[in-house]
Amino acid sequence: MSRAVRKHHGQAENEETRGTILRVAQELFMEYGYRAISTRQIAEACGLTQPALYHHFADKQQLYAAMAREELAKTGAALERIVKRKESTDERLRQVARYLLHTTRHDQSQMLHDIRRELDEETRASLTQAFQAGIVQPLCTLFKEGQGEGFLKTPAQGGIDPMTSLYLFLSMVSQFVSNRHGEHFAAVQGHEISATEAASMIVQTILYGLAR
Amino acid sequence: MSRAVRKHHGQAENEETRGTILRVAQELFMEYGYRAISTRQIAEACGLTQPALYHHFADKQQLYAAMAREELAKTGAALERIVKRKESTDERLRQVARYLLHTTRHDQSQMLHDIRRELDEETRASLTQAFQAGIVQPLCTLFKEGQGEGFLKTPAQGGIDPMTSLYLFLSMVSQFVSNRHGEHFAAVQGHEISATEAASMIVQTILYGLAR
DNA sequence: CCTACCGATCGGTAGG
DNA sequence: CCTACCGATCGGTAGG
Repeated sequence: MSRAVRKHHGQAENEETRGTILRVAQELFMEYGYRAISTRQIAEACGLTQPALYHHFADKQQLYAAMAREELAKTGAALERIVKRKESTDERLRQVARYLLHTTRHDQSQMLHDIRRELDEETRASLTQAFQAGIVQPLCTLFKEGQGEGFLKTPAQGGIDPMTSLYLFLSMVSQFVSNRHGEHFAAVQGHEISATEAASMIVQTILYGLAR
Repeated sequence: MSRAVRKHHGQAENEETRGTILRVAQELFMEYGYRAISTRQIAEACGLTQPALYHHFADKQQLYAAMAREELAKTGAALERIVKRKESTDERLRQVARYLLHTTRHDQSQMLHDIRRELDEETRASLTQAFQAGIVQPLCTLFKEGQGEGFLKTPAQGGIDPMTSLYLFLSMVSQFVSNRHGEHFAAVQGHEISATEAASMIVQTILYGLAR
């Protein structure tokens, strides 16, 4: 019985350490990128030695992949929740933008860069699929619905296809994220705005444009 | 005389080698980023040994900085030429987008990432200024003119300030660049479009939006 | 989960 | 412009 308790306790600690590593890896990898962060930096921030990481993950790439999958799943769940709501397309777009702006302390485009350029074929394929499922699919649904309702222009009406629309939308969001200072975003020089205001600017611009 | 000729010859060769290094560094750094490219890779692609680079540039960072300055000056000259033309704002915007799409084989955002995260304070400040002068200033003029003419909405009219406008515009261009395959750009799945078509899509979207 | 250590590669220097 | 080499750091392994 004492053995069983101790064993159970050991497993819980194991799980906890694994969770700590993932959390720390997420903060560092997302902020600085795959290549810029060493396994020793991650270990130190966890209060571990570097070889201890290899008890929990096969190698650096697998650690990155596990972190990215968790992150994408979390974002994906949130986006699906928003997209399912019974509100207007532009309101849901604003909510998506606001969510991405103040939860992802990282840049979406940094993760895409790492997936495309730093990982081997197999891991890349797996994470590309997770990105499609978590981010692209919910947003694609939203833009398709908008076109179906007649709120957004279809390509035949001089608009653009849902897939390209969503990537342009994401790139605008990333632009604000990479110019963020703390909790606020740079707008005009010297003037800072909140995530909610930034989300409104992005959605206003992509929906109605800059022209009069 | 023979000495003078030889000396002159030697200097010319020196300049040529320096030019080769800059050209090779531009292709590699712009495609893969500062950190991903080693000084040995650059030297090898030039047909040199790695220590030979240090005859032409003080260190890796200075090599990157020289390359980036040249690149920004070239882009800046082109953008200024376009902005000065006596054509409509939207036509000039299209020309700017087309120029950026098919001359820069790299991502503008990759250079910004390197400037912000891989270089020390002094180099970063210098290149940030070069970026402002070469890219931001000409585009800011264009957007300001558009607002002055009444073609673009001013912030008071529900539009956004020229500086934010230009960054959003650049992020849309970068989005297409990072999804480029060879000479063409991904649009709808399986359908590829030219730089000219991509430029039109970007400008159409940022000016008039996706809504009907 | 640790100590100790590996081979590879990095940016950069010495000396000619 | 080369050969030879430096110290630092990388991802990862051995062995307990």
